[in-house]
Amino acid sequence: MSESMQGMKRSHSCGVLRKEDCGKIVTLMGWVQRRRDHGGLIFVDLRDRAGLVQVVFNPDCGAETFEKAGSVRNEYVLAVTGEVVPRSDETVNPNLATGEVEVVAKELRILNKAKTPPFYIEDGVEVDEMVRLRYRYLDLRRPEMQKNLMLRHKVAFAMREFMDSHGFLEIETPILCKSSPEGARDYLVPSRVHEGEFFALPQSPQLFKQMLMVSGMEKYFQIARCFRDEDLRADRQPEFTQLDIEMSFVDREDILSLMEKLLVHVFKKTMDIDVPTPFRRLTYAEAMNTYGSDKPDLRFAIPLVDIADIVKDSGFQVFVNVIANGGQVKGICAPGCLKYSRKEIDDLTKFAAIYGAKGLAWMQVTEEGVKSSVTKFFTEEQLQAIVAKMGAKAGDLLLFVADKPAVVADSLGHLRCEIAKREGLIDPKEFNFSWVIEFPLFEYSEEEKRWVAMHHPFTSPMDEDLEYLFTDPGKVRAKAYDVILNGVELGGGSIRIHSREIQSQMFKCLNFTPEDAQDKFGYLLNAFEYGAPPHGGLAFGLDRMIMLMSGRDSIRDVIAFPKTQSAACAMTDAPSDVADEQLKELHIKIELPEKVKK
RNA sequence: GGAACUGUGGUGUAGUGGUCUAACAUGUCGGCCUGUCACGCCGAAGAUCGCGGGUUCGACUCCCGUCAGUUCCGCCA
Repeated sequence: MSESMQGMKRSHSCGVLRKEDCGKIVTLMGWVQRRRDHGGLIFVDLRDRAGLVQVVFNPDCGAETFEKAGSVRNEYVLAVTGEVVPRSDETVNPNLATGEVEVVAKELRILNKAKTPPFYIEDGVEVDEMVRLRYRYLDLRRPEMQKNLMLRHKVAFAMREFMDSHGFLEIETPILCKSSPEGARDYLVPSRVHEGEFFALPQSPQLFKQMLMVSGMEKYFQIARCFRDEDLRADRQPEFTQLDIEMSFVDREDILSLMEKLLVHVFKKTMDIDVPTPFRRLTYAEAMNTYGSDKPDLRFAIPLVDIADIVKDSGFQVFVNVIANGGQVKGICAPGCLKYSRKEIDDLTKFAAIYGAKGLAWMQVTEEGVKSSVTKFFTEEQLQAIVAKMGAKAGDLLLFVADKPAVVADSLGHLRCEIAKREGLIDPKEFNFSWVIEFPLFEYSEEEKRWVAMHHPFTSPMDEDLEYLFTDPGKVRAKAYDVILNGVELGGGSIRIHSREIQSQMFKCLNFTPEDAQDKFGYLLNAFEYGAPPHGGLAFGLDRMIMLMSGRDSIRDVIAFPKTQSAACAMTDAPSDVADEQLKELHIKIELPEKVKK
């Protein structure tokens, strides 16, 4: 039987009690972490959000209370009144923040009983994630999860504080939106009132925030939920949160410097970490050439080195042919990796194959010279030139990929991270920020046989590249920028197009007919005719930021109720069937392909 | 759409063709215990080995399929 808390008032949190509190009569409310029953003496560790404290029951509390204390089990919810007393030297628990005191219980109420939980509530549990997600309310009782959500709150709060103090207004934008082509798949919401029509959940508040600039709000921000119906990853959920920002009358420099200040403020305020500024900047071309990635991890070196000029005349036909066909030959120097066994190199080859590399050539740099299965194809001079150009020394392992530029970048870009991980070259405490700027405006979609916007179709081209918009779209750079933290894309944004003419040209480049453009984005084009100010902005992925700050590998650990990889909720079992009446009202008929019929 | 890994008492694991009538730890339940803090000691209960099919004299074990989870590729303006 559970008891009422009527007449009892919580006076302290369990985790806050210290030596100074000794002598106080306190009333605590929390969960039983563990009970240690010594027969004539019962210890109960009581837990709440603030931490643990040991409560002692001895027979002085009365037979009834003592018996009740013996009946409690893990995760029972208790209210305890008692006196805070110091522990004797030999019974101090140095592992507990409250370890110098304990509470001698006088009164106990069992506010609620609890079934034995499927897993013990403590940090570092190795429990199947499905079990954790099904019982998320228990998983979230664990101190590390509570800490993650507290950090998340603090970060969001610090962001609001900063944005407010810099004159930004937090404005909500609709969740029920117009479905837009381009970009990710939309989550659709049927409209009952508009028969046969659908809303879409926003992939981001992009167009609304631009509208707010036309509205003269000048500085906008929102901690906004975004939805994308795409496949999941450790750092991708179908719904995620971003700090969304837009400002008028600014250029790229204004935005980058303000955003650096924002990040400095957030890291100082929430983690007392001093983030150095200005952040290192790389152009997209530099990032791709040197690190093989548009989100390079700069916590370690290992650059990609082009050796085409050295090997193009060698006897190694694989390299020669790739170069002749417009491909690249690049390598990385894995420091101190001469020790790698044949199997380890095979593993790296398989790793590179994930990203399309058809092979991985390797050379071991020893005191006696270069050793590998391919050295016979090169002259001694060529080998020495390679070693010199790559800055290799005895003990290093050189790894090469020859392929199309995209494959070379992708495979070596990931390989350098893999080597750094294996060799422990990464300081886990480091927060390394950088900007990648001057992204291409377009990329060519082989699938659609047309140019598509790399960022989004509202991104402004760089003024000096405008002339190539129709003659050579691949050459046009955008006023777009990404902020990278430890090799993770933390956020991105751009200066937007604010002229109707250029926006129309942009749609034309993207193969929209004027009618298409008017149908899909007419409201934007119309708005641009009424005095749209120059504007730009950026969005930070809040989930990823908290993930990196808390040192987790998945954003699921910093989201209270995340989805599984199949985009379902293990706790509520959403998504689920709906009643026929609901479908009928919406005029929706379900026709499943044969293989998924239940 | 594709690849890899995983699935065995509540939880985490062991078991790789034959005393497996499924082991160990932890948890759970009962008993004892006044200084523990991963309390200790004694005892007990608890698993159709994810599901379906196949191979075999015999399958937790091998094969095929399927479901679920995780990681990755594609995808994610």
